[in-house]
Amino acid sequence: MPQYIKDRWDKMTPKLDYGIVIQNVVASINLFTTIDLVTAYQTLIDDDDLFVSYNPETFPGLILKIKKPKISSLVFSSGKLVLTGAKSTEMVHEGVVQMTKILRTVGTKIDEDPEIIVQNIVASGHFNHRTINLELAALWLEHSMYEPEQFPGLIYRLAEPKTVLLLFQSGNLVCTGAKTESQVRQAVENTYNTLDEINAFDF
Amino acid sequence: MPQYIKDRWDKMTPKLDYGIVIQNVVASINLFTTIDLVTAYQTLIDDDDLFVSYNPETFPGLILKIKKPKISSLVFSSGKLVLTGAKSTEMVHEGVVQMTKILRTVGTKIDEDPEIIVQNIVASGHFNHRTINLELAALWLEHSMYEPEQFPGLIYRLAEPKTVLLLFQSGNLVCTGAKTESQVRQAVENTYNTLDEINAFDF
DNA sequence: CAACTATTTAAAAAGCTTTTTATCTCAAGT
DNA sequence: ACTTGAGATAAAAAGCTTTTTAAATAGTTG
Repeated sequence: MPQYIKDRWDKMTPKLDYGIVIQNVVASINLFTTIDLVTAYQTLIDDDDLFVSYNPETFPGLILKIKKPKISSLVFSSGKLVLTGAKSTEMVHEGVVQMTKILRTVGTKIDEDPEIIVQNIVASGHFNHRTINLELAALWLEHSMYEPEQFPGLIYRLAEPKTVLLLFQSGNLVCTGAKTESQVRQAVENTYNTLDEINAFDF
Repeated sequence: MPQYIKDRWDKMTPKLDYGIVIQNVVASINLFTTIDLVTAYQTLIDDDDLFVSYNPETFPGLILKIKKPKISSLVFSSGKLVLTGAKSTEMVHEGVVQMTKILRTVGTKIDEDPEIIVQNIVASGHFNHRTINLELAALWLEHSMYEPEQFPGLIYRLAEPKTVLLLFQSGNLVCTGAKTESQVRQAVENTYNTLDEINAFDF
């Protein structure tokens, strides 16, 4: 499509302006090995650069937090981990490298390349700072829940992409459940268009 | 009936294959005496081979557990007991012998032969590992209850023999309420035939 | 006269435990 | 007044608990 047609199209259907900031990326990792959590705990507990917690009677995973990059992880004896707190997929990979180094120091044998799967992306954002009439939105949005006395945000379950958005009167939002940044953008755009269609914006 | 006719019969009506393992036999016992539970508790509490518990304000029976055979019993001041955890009727009898010995050491006079009545047999089993369509089974089985969100098994109340079976999608089952091993077999066979008739098996 | 107290046992699904993160409202405690 | 925490959302990991069924026993409570 030639550029002049694209420009004309954009003029006819101006893009809805919005903002998105990825706040948390959760990933599951498989190191294809087994880990002695008791030894790991005893060895790492004295390291001031780390936070380590292990209470198998309440939770089977060992909690390990590192500072660079600032990431938390749940380490399981099966060799699988869960990383949380990353601000990007790239940061998840850096985190895996660091966690792997630490686990090797406690005697864990890691030969294969770790399998990394992003399981959830949480993002905050806004619809160009336009405030929302949540009562009206709750009335017209399918699969929405709005109980302000329980929680101030409207809970909106989007089918495609399969995500959940928390919409606030201020026009701010939280999107969770996405597996890629693209899905986050699509979720916010779809929701923005729908809110516009049902005239849920105050202006 | 001559063997050749038996063989021919078996060929015409091949036995449905299934498995049964008795997991728990519950029996009530009457020692025809009275038992001082406070004395029994104080005397037996120091024996490391036994587990003893007695809280009359919450339950009137004294709880006594032995290791050989591994059986638990509820002992009442009336001289009656309830044995649970046995894997066979024979094991119940061994349990009564051991329990009797222990109760004599705490001053209980036992002259008559104990009356032993098997009250319930619990068994696990399978229908030759054939998986079941529980939705279909629930539709056609009389006296059946199936609420997967509450419990994954279908509850089937058999009239003859009067038992209750828990049927699972995997083809595994639990039979309870029977008073003899024969009743367990009959219950499983009857249920197997019925499930076959209503085509509840996936293959 | 039920229903609860307590004991045992299998099945399997679902729910809880923990971690992270933004958002906003209301409550309690400093 | 001011801060903190809980309320709701998603996702993974793995271990535990709850759910259901039957039966006897014998106290208490509704």
